Amino acid sequence: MRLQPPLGLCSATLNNVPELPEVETIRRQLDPLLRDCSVQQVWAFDSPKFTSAHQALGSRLQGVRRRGKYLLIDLDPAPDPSPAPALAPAPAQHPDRNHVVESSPGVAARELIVHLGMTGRLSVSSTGSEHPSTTVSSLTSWEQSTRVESSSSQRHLRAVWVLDDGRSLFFDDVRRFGRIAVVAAGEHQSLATLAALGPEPFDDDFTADYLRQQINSTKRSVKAQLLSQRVVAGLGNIYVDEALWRAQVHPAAKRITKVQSMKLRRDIQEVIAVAINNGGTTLRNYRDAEGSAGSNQHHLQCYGRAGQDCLRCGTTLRRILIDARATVFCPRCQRR
DNA sequence: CCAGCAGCCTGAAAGC
DNA sequence: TGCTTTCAGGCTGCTG
Repeated sequence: MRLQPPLGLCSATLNNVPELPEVETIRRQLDPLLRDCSVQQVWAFDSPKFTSAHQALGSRLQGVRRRGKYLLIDLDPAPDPSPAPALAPAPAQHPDRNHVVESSPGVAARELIVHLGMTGRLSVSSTGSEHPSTTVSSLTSWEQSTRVESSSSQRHLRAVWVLDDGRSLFFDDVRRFGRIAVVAAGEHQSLATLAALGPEPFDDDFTADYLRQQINSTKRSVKAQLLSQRVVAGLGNIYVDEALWRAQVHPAAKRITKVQSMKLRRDIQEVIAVAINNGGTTLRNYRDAEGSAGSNQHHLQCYGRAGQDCLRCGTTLRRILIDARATVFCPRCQRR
């Protein structure tokens, strides 16, 4: 039997947010499920954060990509001969852009962008499911809000895309921190964080020299920098704490050495790779596209372990606030 | 331009 | 037991 820490020390209220490994897990599951499906009907929760979902109506879903914590679903015009009602003509603006979209005249390639926020979940109903969403007619009642509000499983539904084969893609999000947008392909200005996103952890240009230059070029802490998404894409509170613990860098440090930058880059990559292999981290909310929990929570060495012993030196891990974020670190291993 | 911070939002847990 | 307060967190937009 495993001994539990005193109640006051364990993080009983931890909510984990989908970060890069969780979003990548969902992407891998959704990609083969959605490819080449057309959107026949859309329902969206009445909020500016979600109503853009309607703009995917009539489009065909191509591959599901990921940038940082954002899911990008490529949209092509549906092959159906009748013109899709939601498709806008090619925008006349953006004459400065180099990449002219080579598509059928008058129709620009677009992307359906989904950010899961803190509690967002995407799932696909199986064919022939008795879920009310799988029939187009039932959407009418959803729009009247009666069924959406009636059951707990549908209470936090924010968008539904009904596909041409009878299945549906669902987005539910308890706390409404998620976001849906449809934009012209590659045009991300309306999503500031996405537009300014740094390199992916496994990109060639995410080098130790680049990392050190970025961290050392501002007055902000290394933790705040890594959370900003501008230095490297996809890290959130869990994996920043894990990577800094492994690299033995104090989260409040404002400068790192060359040796630290080499280790930190490598540890960011390892923490992310291990988490992806484990299907992400589930502390409370996170579920993948199949409704399953990840298993990486069993591999966390620092995050959520405040008050417990450091697995490296035995010192009691401390919890502090940095950038208004709960931060766990080892005061002995991670000296400033 | 940059850094810091309030606000968004809800449910669970702690506190009274 | 039941009510109130606190907390978690990614991102946006405002302020100094």
